[in-house]
Order: sequence, then C-alpha cells, then structure tokens
Amino acid sequence: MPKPGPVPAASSSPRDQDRLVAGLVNALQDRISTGDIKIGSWIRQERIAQEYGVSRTPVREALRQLDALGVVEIVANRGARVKLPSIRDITEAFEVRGVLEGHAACLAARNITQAQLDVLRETDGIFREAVRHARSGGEDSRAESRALWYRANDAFHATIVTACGNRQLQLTLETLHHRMPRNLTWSALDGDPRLLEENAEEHVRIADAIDRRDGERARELIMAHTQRAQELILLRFQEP
Amino acid sequence: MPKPGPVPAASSSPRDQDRLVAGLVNALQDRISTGDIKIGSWIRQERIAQEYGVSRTPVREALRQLDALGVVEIVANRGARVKLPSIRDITEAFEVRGVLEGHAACLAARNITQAQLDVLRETDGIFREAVRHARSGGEDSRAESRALWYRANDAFHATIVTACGNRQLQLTLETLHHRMPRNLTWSALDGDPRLLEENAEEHVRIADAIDRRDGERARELIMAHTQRAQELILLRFQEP
DNA sequence: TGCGCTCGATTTGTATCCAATCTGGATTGA
DNA sequence: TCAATCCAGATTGGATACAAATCGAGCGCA
Repeated sequence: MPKPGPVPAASSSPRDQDRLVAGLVNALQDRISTGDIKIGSWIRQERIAQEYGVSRTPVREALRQLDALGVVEIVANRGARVKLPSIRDITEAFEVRGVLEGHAACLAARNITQAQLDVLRETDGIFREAVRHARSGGEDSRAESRALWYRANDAFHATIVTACGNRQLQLTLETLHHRMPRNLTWSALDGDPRLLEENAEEHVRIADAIDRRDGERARELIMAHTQRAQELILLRFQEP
Repeated sequence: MPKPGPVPAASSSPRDQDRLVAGLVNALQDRISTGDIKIGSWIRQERIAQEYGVSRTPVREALRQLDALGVVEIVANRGARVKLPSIRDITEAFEVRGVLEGHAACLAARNITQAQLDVLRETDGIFREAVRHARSGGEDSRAESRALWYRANDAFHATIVTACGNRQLQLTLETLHHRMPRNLTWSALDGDPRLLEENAEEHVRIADAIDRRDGERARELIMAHTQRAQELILLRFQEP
C-alpha cells in the first residue's frame, strides 16, 4: 500500500536525505493517483509531516512542486487541495494527449527497437488476461483485471513515448498525465468486458502499424484511441 | 528594469503577501528569460532573499516551483542552477512546440473571434516596423527592433493559442516555453533584416490561412514556421 | 428561528537557528 | 613538483518558533 512510512527505504542509496522532498512528491502523487488521498480534499501539512516523520518545511516544498505540476492547488492561507479537474479540463487534456501521443507513435514507427516492439507485443497477452478475468466476474477477478490492465496500459504507452526518442515530448506527456486522476480511463472500462476487449484490440492495431513502420497510420489510430477513451469517460460521467 | 525591489508593488491588490512566493517565481522567471540572471549560473538563496527583503524560506519554495517547471535544476546540497538546455533539448522542444502550436492554429481557424483576428492583423504592422528599424542599423534602432519584434511575436502566438480555446493546450505550451531561454529565436534573427522580413511574411501567411478558416493549412504553415526558427537557431549555434 | 458577531483552536506563512555538506585553497609528505 | 589531505568559509537542508490568517462553535440580539 502507499501508506506513510519513512519516505524512501531510509538506507542503501548513496544519498538519502537528498531526495527527501522528491520522495515526498512521489509518495503524495502516488497516494493521490491511487485515490488514497481523495480528489478535492485538503492536504494538511502537519499531518503529512507527522506521517512521514519530518517537519513541515520539506512538506511545504513538496506541495509547491505539486502545485507547479498542476496536481494540487495552493490557496493562500488555506493550504493545498487536490485539484478537481472539470469536464472541460478532461476533454481538453485528452485532446492534447491525443495529438502528442499521436506524434510520439509516428516518431516511434521510425525509431523503435526490436526489444521495444517485443514489449509492445507482450502487453497484448496481459490485456487478454485482463479481459479473461473481467469476464469471470468475481470481486477478486475484478481487482486482478484492473491490476493487469494498468500494468499493460502503462507499459504500452510508456514504451511508445520512450521509443519516439523525444525526451521533451515524453516530459510534456508525463506532466499532462499527472494532472488527471489516474484511474479515469479504467473507470470507464471497468464492468464491461466488451469495452475492455475493444480496448485491447485498439492496442494491437496500433502496435501493428508501428511494426509496419506506418507512422501516419499509427498516429491516426492512437488519436482515435484516446478520442474513444475520452468519449467513454464522458459517458460514464453523465449516467452512472 | 526587472531589478530587485519589493516583489509586487507591495500595495493596492487586496492580498499581497499571499503571492509572495508566486511573485518571486515570476520575478525570477523574468530575470532569467531576459538574461538578467544568466543561463547556467547558480542562484544563491541568501542573495535573492536579501534583494527582495525576505527570508530564505519563500525563496526556497519559489526555487522548488521553478525546478518543477523545468526552468531551474536543484542539485542536492549545492543549490539551484538555471538550466542550460542542450542542443538536443532545443531541437526536441521546438518539435513539440510545432506540433502543439500547429494544432492550436488548426483549432483557432474554427474558433477565432473577429477581435482576435484584428489583433493578429495588427501585429503585422509591428513586425514591419521592426524590419524598418533593423535596416537602419544603429545600436538604438537595433534595441528598438528587438522590442517591437518581441511585442509582435508574443502577441501573435499568444493570440492564436488563446483563440484555439483549449486551455490545457495553452498551459502545456506555456510551460514548454518557459523551459527555453526566451531570446533564442530573436538571437537567430538578429542582425539580418532579410531573415526578419521572411519571418514577418511567415506570420502574415499564417494569419491569412486562419482568416480563410483553412485549419489544415494553418497547421502546416505554423509547423514550417517553427521548423524554420529551429533551423536558424541551430545554424547560429554552430558558426558565430 | 435566524442572522451576525466574537473568540479560541487550527492551520498556514515567514523568519531564525543549527547541523550537514560542499568548495577551494593551504598544507603536508613523498 | 605533484598529489592527497585537511580545514575554514560559504551554502544548503531541515527543524523549530512565532506571527498572521482562517474556520467554526457558541453567544447575543432582533
């Protein structure tokens, strides 16, 4: 669990306290994206400080950093609150993501290595496994399905963005990512194995296009892919 | 100029110390982009604190924020240094910028208002004025030319990005911008009125395409525009 | 009842203090 | 002469102290 505990493992690595603030940033970002710290809730400096056994100073610096990243919002004399993205924010962010990931896929079609292609192919097996678990209905299967899908999805997109070779593009996409609650897409897929299967097939087609070195096709497919995800999320927002 | 002095105007605005850190972030960012604080130089907390009449605490938080924005790099126990982007960073950032501004222009062709179009048209006069000053050679004219071009260029790109209507896109482009030294493009244009004139004409053609509501053409043109800027900058880096 | 006010508890914002770390130059030893 | 070492000053990192602001409960008053 992303529970408190001393920030890093407080040992091993050459310098440890160097990354105190960085560790806090990661820890908080994790707890936010997993929902452990809820969207819209206030983050009390003293509380975080005690949980991690540090003073408020590094906590404040971590919060400033999260503010700059757009993950939280600092209100003067009130504190930091986890940002609640509006429908508009989500729609717009997905559009930008589509454009950027599309371009990344286009570049990846030129620059990808065989090893990276293999990773892309391997994710397909994991996606199928996730679909299988989703079909078998139980509560445990559902959690399992979720974990598998996360793993495959993260690996898939990370691989493409890395393979494109443009680190600035990678950076930009990462910050865009962090601004959105992480489980958005999953929440739209969860509960309907058909959607999950459709999603898996979209991934295969994208990998195919990259494999064929057809950059423009890969771009189109990935843009349609994010467009689709965006539509599903909006649907889920309107009628649950 | 962007010299020290109490951070904001220390008056008027309802709350002032609220934005102490925010004010520092802006002030420092300004001083960095104008070159007042040099690229690659260290930023001493104590020095900044004294210049603005505050303690090191808010300065440190401002630096954390600049670190998160990618403007500055914090090295453990050494301090903050203004990031020196590598050639690769610049090339990659311009590529991303091209993709994003291209998309912004495409959207702007659909959503732009008449008032915004007027602003776009007005910039042309300013660009021409800048060219005129550049031709007349003197040292003062050169500074004047620079100031005019900055004004026109900022207004032009800001208008398009605003007109596109996607705030996440705007945000993303802004952070990308802040990571690069602001005078990069100008330094490539400076000293050659022909390049400056060519640059002005590129802007006109982009405005034309948006005016005709030809989004795809606007995208192509703006991508070519940033591509051209990037090439000029690389040239300037290699043989001065 | 309902509205506005005051006051105490909580929380944030800034300054200050001390320890840990780094830099650069002087010193020492081969 | 040169390299390794060590020390002093400078600088950062984190904790603590204190001031300013906010929130909310309880009170008074119409």
